[in-house]
Amino acid sequence: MGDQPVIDPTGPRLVYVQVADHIQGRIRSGDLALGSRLSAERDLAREYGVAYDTIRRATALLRERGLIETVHGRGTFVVAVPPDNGD
Amino acid sequence: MGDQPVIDPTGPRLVYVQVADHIQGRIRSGDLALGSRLSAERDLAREYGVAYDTIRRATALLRERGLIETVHGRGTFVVAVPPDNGD
DNA sequence: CTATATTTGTGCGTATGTATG
DNA sequence: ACATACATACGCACAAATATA
Repeated sequence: MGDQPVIDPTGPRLVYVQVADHIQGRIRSGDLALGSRLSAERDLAREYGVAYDTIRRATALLRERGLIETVHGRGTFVVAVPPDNGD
Repeated sequence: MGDQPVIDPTGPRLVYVQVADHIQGRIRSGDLALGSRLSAERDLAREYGVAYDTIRRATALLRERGLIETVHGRGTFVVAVPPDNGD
């Protein structure tokens, strides 16, 4: 992921929305399977090259979309797969 | 260590880098021998007078430098000694 | 096998400072 | 003035892995 930056800070779309959409794409594609755990939030921040604050916003968005659930002390897990026309 | 503070929060160098460099110096000097275990992360935080988060950053840096390895539930161990001109 | 203690892993909330649009 | 975004730093709570009694 690091070689092909997925996030464009200069683009019109908000960075945290870009991150959320990208994670959603990984869930839809099966890269992040149902029930699997996402990387730790601080690790996601490093992987995407964004700030921790931005990851918090992105996961909050995915939680609102019902795709993930977060358990204090355990991590964040995929609980639903969006339909192909989910965007 | 407590009487002579090693860390300067007001200095130009980042706190977690100061901590990492100081631990690296202890490894280089033999104070922390090859294979030995570091203090628990939360104890290190107390000893250095910094936050746990800062210790996590410092150890992450030393892990990247290949000097230490961490095992969940066991601790953090010295796996390499930097050369004298390592800085 | 159960229970406890130790240690790391993770998340949650907050604060400060800088920079940009 | 305001929102977004980045980076660092602090403190706390809950969970998991490991070792030992």
